Amino acid sequence: MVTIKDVAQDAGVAVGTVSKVINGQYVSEKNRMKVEESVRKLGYQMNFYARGLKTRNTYTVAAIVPEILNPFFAIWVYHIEQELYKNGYKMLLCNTQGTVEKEEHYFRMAAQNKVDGIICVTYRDAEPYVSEEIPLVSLDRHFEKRVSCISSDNYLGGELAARKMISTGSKSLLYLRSGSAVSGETLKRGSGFADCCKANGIPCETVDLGDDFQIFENGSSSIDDALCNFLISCRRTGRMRYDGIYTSTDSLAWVLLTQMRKLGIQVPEEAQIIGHDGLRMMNRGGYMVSSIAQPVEEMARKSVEMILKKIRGEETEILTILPVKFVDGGTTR
Amino acid sequence: MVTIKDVAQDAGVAVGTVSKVINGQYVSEKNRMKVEESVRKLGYQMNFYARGLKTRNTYTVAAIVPEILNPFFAIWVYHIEQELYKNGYKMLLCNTQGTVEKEEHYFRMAAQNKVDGIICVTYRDAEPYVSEEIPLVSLDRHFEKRVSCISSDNYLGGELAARKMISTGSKSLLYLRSGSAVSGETLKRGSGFADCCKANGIPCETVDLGDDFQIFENGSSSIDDALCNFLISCRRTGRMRYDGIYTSTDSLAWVLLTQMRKLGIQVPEEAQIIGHDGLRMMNRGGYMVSSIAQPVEEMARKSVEMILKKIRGEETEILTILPVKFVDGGTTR
DNA sequence: CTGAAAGCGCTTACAG
DNA sequence: CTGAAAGCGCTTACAG
Repeated sequence: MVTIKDVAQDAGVAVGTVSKVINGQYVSEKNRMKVEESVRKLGYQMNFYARGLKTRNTYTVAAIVPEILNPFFAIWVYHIEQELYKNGYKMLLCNTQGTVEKEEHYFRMAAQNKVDGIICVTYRDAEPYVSEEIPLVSLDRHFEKRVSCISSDNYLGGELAARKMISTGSKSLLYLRSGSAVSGETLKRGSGFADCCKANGIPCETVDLGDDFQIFENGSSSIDDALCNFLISCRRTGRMRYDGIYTSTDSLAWVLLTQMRKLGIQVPEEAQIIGHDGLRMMNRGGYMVSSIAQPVEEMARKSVEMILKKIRGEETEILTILPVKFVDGGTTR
Repeated sequence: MVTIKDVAQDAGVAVGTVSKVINGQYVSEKNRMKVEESVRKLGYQMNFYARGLKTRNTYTVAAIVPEILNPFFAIWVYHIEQELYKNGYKMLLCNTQGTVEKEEHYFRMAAQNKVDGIICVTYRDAEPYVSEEIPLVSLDRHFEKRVSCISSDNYLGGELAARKMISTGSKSLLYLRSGSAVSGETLKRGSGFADCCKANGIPCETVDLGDDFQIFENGSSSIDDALCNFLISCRRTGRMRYDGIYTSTDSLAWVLLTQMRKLGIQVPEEAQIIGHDGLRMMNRGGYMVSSIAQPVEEMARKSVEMILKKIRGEETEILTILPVKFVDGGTTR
């Protein structure tokens, strides 16, 4: 392996001079040329770990998500990686599976400068091990400390969903949610929805299915059954009690749609469904369900921009909210 | 930051002794206890970059996939990460998007010991920059050099697909493929299918749609149109020319199914579809299409087992083939 | 502007 | 078994 020392010797300069050339600091034109020539000739490439030992910079950012199998997070991670790569950074991927253990592990790594920063999606209470010193950007989740949060306009999303269903004739609405209650920003989806219903004099209820990590575990989950039983109880009077359902995520909307079809409930005739996220199968073609789409790519770009600023020690906004829009996926009228 | 030096001082031993304890080498019981106590007390954690500088070990493996948005690769990466984590390794994720540039970049990193090994899925000709010295495990793709390849029984998969369609009455079969022609192992899917058809005296054609990277790009792609036109031409005589179609991947099967539904072709009545991979929406519930399922988790486990062996310098098998099975996703009779 | 030297936090022969 | 010391490949004050 060729080191800075070999280059220095070949170019007839000191190692410090080589280092300066590599890092773009000022050296005389003559020496710069000599060094660059030697670098090329010897095929020198920096050893990042040696540099990291001195500078405490690893050019690596950890992306922590609950679950890469969830298409929303997959797309999110995809864009994060692309953006980081453009900026010369690598991405360490971590699936927490909703457990604290792995999350803590990565936060510790960051604290020890094993990674330069963290971009995370955490739906649990990570407050205890988040420190002000670690560059950290969070998706959808506020912290008490000065952690930047990237989110989309969840309140407006809920409103858009309600407006759409009301304008297409729904008279009895439901907000169906699942997932952790510490979801921060995403809780506003329900508020926007409920507020809009109230403003329009349309009855609206909320049902919470609880934590949904098991959804992505091994095939069947209790949520399917819970949902099925719930739907049956909704039809006890002969017809669906709700003719418009807004779900907290597209994943949930998809499970709902599957169960409704199984029970023979016509969508969107008997009941409309609007999800949230704007997922498309394989990220192409039409939307899986009618939905409130988040600008994932833009959110990822912003997240990376933020984390790089933080790594450089610059000031950053605490909260960035990007716009959402309604998209038709065939489950609305 | 607490270093090995602080621990040594606290425990009243030399740094070398601390190093030995940390690395599980033999030291006297008394000293071991003292060191372990100090480590706990001071909350010492190893600096991997300092160690890496000496040992050239980073405890990081790069996972290179063409496209994380493709659910098959997402699940693959998911299991790879889980397995690596269990073994104390981190995973660097790289999306190549089918371009050589990023792939080369990561291979160079490996060559310089920036990562300990690489687990890759490459559908292009990576031969030039693959070297024997880099621990490398490949999915589905043979190399001339001694690179371990993990695959599933693709030939049998093709056979199973043909057998299923023939046994349920299909009389005119088609193998529809897309993707790179250097896909190595996966080419056998077509052979197994064709051979089985021939053995049963059933006519079978093959249509190649070419590279499919653009499928996952931004929504619509030329493959949709190509497929649509193709299907229209297949029905020119009034009825479908093929009553059974086996596709090289589930992704392709899904696009096919979507187009067939759009054209009003009844599946599975008018034509059956069998894909390959065994994908389930969000990795749960039923299969997206009837398919030849690969044991992804097992394949990932095996890949990680292999790469760790290679990193330790042990000998490994060149080719590992895991079993496949037919799964019903409603697109077969 | 440039060179020589110290030091980042480890591991590893080498004596003792 | 243990300690002292060299060295991994860099960066960075510090002299000159």
